[in-house]
Amino acid sequence: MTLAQVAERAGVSRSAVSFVLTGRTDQRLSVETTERVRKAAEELGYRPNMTARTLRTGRSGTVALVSDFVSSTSHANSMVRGALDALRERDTILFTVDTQGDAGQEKQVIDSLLDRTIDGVLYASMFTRAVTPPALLTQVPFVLLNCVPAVGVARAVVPDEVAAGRDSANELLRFGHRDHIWFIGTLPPGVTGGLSWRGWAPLALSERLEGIRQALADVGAELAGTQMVDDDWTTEDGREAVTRLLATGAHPSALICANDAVAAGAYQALHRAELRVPEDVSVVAFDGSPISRAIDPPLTSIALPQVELGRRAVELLFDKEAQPVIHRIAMTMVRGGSVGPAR
Amino acid sequence: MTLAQVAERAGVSRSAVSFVLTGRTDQRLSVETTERVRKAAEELGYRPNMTARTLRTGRSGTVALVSDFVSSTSHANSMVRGALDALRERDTILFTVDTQGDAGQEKQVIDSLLDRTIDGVLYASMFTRAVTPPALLTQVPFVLLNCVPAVGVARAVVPDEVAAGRDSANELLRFGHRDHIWFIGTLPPGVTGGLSWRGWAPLALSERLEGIRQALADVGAELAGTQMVDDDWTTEDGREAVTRLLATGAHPSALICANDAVAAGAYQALHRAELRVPEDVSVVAFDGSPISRAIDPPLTSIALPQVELGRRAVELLFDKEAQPVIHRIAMTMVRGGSVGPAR
DNA sequence: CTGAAAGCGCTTACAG
DNA sequence: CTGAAAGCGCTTACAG
Repeated sequence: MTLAQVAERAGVSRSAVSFVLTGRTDQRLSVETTERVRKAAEELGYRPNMTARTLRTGRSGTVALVSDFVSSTSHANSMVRGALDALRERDTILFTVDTQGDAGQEKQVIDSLLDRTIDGVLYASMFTRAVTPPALLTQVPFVLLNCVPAVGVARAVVPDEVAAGRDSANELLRFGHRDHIWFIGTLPPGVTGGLSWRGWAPLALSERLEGIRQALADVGAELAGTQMVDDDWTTEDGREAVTRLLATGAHPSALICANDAVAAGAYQALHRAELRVPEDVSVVAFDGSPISRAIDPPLTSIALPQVELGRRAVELLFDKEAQPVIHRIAMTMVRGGSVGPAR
Repeated sequence: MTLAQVAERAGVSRSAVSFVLTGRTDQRLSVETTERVRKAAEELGYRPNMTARTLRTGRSGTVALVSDFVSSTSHANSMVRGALDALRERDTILFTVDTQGDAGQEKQVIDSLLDRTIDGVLYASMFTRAVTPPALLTQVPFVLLNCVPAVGVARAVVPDEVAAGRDSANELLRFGHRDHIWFIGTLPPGVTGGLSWRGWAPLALSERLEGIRQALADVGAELAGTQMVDDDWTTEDGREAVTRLLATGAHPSALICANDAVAAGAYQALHRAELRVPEDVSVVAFDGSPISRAIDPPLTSIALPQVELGRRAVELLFDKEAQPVIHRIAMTMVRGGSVGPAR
């Protein structure tokens, strides 16, 4: 079913059909002709061949999401959901590729995408960090999703981690906690990103800590201390870190955990020490993952705005006026039962 | 950078370049010519335009994953990971679209994909169920991923849920449980799929139950009973179901939960009734999601083979000889500390 | 062994 | 207002 067949059926030239179907009005086709073309196209169930159109116009109605692990790991991939929603409104479809953080794979994948005439790229990271986008990317419009440029400027969308840090501390302050608040989940000196992603310094960590310190400083307080984890912010990490903390004789009134999995581990360590949440120790964390709903009591967690990140990134990609600046999306606190009054 | 430029630089015809670059040997080009073309292509950094090639050959090196929620929800999307791995080996890239289970969106999306000359489709479901693939799909090779055809036959890959059911029961039998094993997570009569997906009868439920019953029957036993949930196999569902069960005066020695989230809720209900896992009650579940690691003790859970499902689906898609049959992939038990000896 | 030519299905200046 | 023609970048029978 080609445009030529539609033209034949309508008794007009191929040009005329093309003009009608692409909505060009500068040719002032007669209403009657326009109608005849429309009718013929519909009767034949004609759909334009996008490959041919792309070859001719250089536009494909196709965007790619290039990420480290986003589409293959849990949770983070709600970004894909937001992106797909926004793309559907623009009649555009999405290539998805994960590079596992491997530069060689990344180059190969981007080459392969460029060969296919894509209209733009969302360059995404599983967690918030600074990245150096590959040089190839400059051949096409792109937006950084959940990451910021390590050097220079670029259009980027990230969660507002500093504000989230402030919110976490303010929630505890509101319940009367103040001088015995610990942060669980800093990284060992020289390690910036856990076992699986050494060197990928998560902005989430530094910015959340900064926000926490800001909020505490506002009331003349400071963190009682921070507790390191060895690994990747897992449940085991959280359990070990809090076990170690309690072994030092510390008496935390509240814990701010780097993420939900660490908080789940904190629950376990507290439980083993016969400390109750929230009666003895309050806990807040970040992520808003399914884990926050699966532990008892449900965790007060500041949720990553995954869907909104994906959506905004697409909007920026299509916005011709968009400046190369970093957009920060608010994180929302989802309250559970893990925060109670300070003793 | 086009093929014509390579031809000019090498001093040969465009045909010759095409033959060399596509690896056609039936033309018996001289070694010297072949070499000259290779060198010219490399020096110019030539990469073929896939759009032009697709227009000419009708093949695009592109596959689409069409699903309800797979790429936008947690956990299930590890299927994407498996698919991407297998596709990379075949130099093929992946379109991802989620239809939210809406037939209108699905039709629109498949039309849009067909317009782009895709080589095949993976038609996927978030959870294992029977589907009626849209008629449009027959225009292109396809494989059902995590679902089976409601009528007729098709190439399909699903987890071996019956075997998983048997494994769950056998694990409990091994620890001496027998006559007080309950299943948590059946659906109310007439409801087949929870609030969000009414009517999407999950095969997971019926097949896991069947496996459980088989294994128990093998030793002359049967389930003590089943407990319904109202909703979508959430933590709240599990908590309520087990609370209700205990209120009846039942004394389960072990629970088999429909999934990890339900098990997390079961833990909570048991804990509130001052019953310990596994000393008082053993628990096993299905999924192998991050939740199974976040609860205490870690849950013995039979993991969905997500990555393997995705990988196998791609292999079937590219296998010209593949018959329209259902392939079942083994689920693997990941042992936690939630199963102990029967009292 | 090589090269000129047709054609995949479109869009778009350009001439009428 | 309309139509013939060129061309996007390839592949591939076909003639030499």
